[in-house]
Amino acid sequence: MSAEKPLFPFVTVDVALFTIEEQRLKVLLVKREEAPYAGCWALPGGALKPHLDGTLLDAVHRVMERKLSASLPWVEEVCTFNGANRDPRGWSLSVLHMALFPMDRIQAVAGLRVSEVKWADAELSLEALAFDHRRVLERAVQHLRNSVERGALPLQMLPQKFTLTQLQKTCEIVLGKSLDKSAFRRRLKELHAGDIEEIEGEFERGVQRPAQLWKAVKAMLIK
DNA sequence: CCTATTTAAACCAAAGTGGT
DNA sequence: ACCACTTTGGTTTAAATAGG
Repeated sequence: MSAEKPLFPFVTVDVALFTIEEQRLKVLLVKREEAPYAGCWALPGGALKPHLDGTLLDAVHRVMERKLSASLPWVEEVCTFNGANRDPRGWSLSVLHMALFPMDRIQAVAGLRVSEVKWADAELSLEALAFDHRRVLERAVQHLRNSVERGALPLQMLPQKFTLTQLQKTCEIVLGKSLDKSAFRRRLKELHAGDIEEIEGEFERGVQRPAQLWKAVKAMLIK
């Protein structure tokens, strides 16, 4: 038993950073170097430092700067996890954030040492994570899935230029089920007419009919 | 003739559309 | 929601042509 318990909870941010790699939804994990849970994989995160961070979002960006050589295109607050027992160090309040990262830039993860950072399968990795991160991650996946289910487009996971088939495939991977092409495109027209636009004269060429390339109109997009 | 090169038609995979 | 159709351009195959 420790001598004295802190009077206040400590506040942390946790980040579930998603991307698509090899047709699967991946999440960024880091290996903890210090106790508690030294050597365990965990979602990247860190304590809020009031003298450095004006807001929680500042803390998110500060924490992630060390892992990425690129800035996060998009971050969303998901929910909080709190309690006296979820962290052995004491009463903690952590704010889960979900972030998306472009699939064509996953090498921008600055794996200082490769053993420190990895893209793990967001759904299948049954390995134990530090703290209650298994549950936290599940919550993040569920949040992303719900958004896409409601019609949001995870454009931040796509390259700058993408085809509609790519976009649909990305949604399918997130949702874990296949979608109907016709219905998908109809919905795009109805819900996202102004959100994405064709890049005139630019096509993805392959062995098949060239596919129109599109781009996101705004930097940020999920609805 | 036989072979190399050009031209063309047939084929295929995926894009994109429309009907029920 | 489901499926079939049309469109498109690359790929493959085959035929036509030329050069020796």
